[in-house]
Amino acid sequence: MPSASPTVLGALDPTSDRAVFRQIADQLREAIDKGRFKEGDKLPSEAELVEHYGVSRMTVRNSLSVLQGEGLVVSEHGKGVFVRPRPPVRRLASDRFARRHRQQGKSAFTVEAEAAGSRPEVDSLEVKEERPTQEISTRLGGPRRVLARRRRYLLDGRPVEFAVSYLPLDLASETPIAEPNPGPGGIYARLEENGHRLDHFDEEVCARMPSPQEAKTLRLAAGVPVIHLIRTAYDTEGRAVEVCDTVMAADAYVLAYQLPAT
Amino acid sequence: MPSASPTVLGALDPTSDRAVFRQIADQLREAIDKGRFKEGDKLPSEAELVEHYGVSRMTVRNSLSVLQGEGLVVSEHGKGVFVRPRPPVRRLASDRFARRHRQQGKSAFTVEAEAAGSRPEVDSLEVKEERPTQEISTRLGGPRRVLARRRRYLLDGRPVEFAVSYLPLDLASETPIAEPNPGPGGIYARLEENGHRLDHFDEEVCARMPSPQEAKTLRLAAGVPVIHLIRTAYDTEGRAVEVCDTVMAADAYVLAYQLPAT
DNA sequence: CACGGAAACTCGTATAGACGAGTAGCCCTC
DNA sequence: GAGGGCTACTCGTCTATACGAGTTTCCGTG
Repeated sequence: MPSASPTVLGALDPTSDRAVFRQIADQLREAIDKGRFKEGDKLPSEAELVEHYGVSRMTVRNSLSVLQGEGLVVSEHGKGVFVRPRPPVRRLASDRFARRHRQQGKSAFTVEAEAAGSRPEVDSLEVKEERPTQEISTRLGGPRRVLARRRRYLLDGRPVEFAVSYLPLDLASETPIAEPNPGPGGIYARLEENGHRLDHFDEEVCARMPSPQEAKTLRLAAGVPVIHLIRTAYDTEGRAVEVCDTVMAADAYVLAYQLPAT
Repeated sequence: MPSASPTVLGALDPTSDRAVFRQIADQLREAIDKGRFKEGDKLPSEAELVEHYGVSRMTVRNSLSVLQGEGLVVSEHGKGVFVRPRPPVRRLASDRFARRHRQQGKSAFTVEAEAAGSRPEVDSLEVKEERPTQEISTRLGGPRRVLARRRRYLLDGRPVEFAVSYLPLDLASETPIAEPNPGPGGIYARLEENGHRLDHFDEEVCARMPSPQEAKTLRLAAGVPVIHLIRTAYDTEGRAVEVCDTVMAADAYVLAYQLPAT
């Protein structure tokens, strides 16, 4: 038997100039906000909403697409429409690249994820020489070719981040940096071993909606933006030694920074 | 006479299993990406696309709503659908709260905007005592009442940011901080004058889609996320003296930070 | 020439119907 | 009891139509 009439929902106001599909979206949104539908709960089916409000199915679908665009719900073909579960958030601390955090065998991502009780994975690892975009080249001081290290990070099977590191060839070629696994401490440890002591990192953060390609790679639900982070690493001589271009599922991250007051 | 047939667009592949509305969205997206439609350009009207592809209007609208959700286009009632103009971006530097940047009369926002050739405004200014949310209270060390300073920032008439500062009453009451205009250098200058020398700021950054209220306040187009930034200011004794909760139009900002390598 | 208004064009909202495809549960068969 | 298939339910895609409302254009009137 189908579930009972959605009693948590009210009636439409025919005198309002607010469009019917917006009124329906408002009521569903309010019910979600007030916890009458909780994370992962199934919303009334389209057919039930059609019945309850006495409107056509396209109107109901329009309402639901509003909520999808807001990132409140996700729909699953053949199953229903569900309140979007909020995954555990990964917090990136401002000291995450401090030397003391460089691990002996595992990557920082792996260690941190396991400490948080998640199952970390890295896939799509690809290391190759290529011609950089104008922007990457400029940030690195103008090289015409660079080493690019691409990889995707997953937590508990869910992709959360896709990153590409670019390094000048003279720092990376014929070193472990050009290998898929650069060894303990990662590429920053290798750079320092080779005489490029790191001084600081610049990060630029912006947020936007994903391209279809990014949405696919990160398996993003509708209404989930990405955080685009571009980090440049500088050595003590002021040379840019690495640029890392990262696209993160925005619902999986909080970035933390510390700013000086001086 | 209506504009000519949209020759920049191709034909549908009836053998593809990709939905028709996705194929149309793909072609429009590609045309935009390749610059055949530039920022602010008007796309072919729905009627023209119906004509060109030989599909129903709802299918065309479905395609356009995909592109809206990606933030690529905006539609204007009675005018058409346009490639979304990318506004000038405001870059927030990591030293933006350094003492040397505190201005003598105007606010940091005003000075910086004028330097960039924009016309800055601040409105919706509201200062009042209130009971903080659990989260704000915790960050401030547990006060039961706080002073809240709300304001909205605009550049060239466009709202870009809405911010609320919360301060413990014992630091703010009966000082210029409780006035709409706290005077030169802003509330940080006043706090330091009153013996609370600032030591550092913690910032937490996340991104998400706006609530309908936020979309309205910031006049956000569909497909534009917000950056949610929570900053806590600490004095040299380690006390949290202010929490600033800021929601920014993501397409108007790039945040820049500097991280130590040590 | 200036103004007003009609016409044509734009997107917004809503209806009714049809078929397809993914999922889950039930029942019947073996 | 296990397996397979049917059925009911879910959302996905698409058509055709109608009217409303905001914008632009242009023309005719004064």
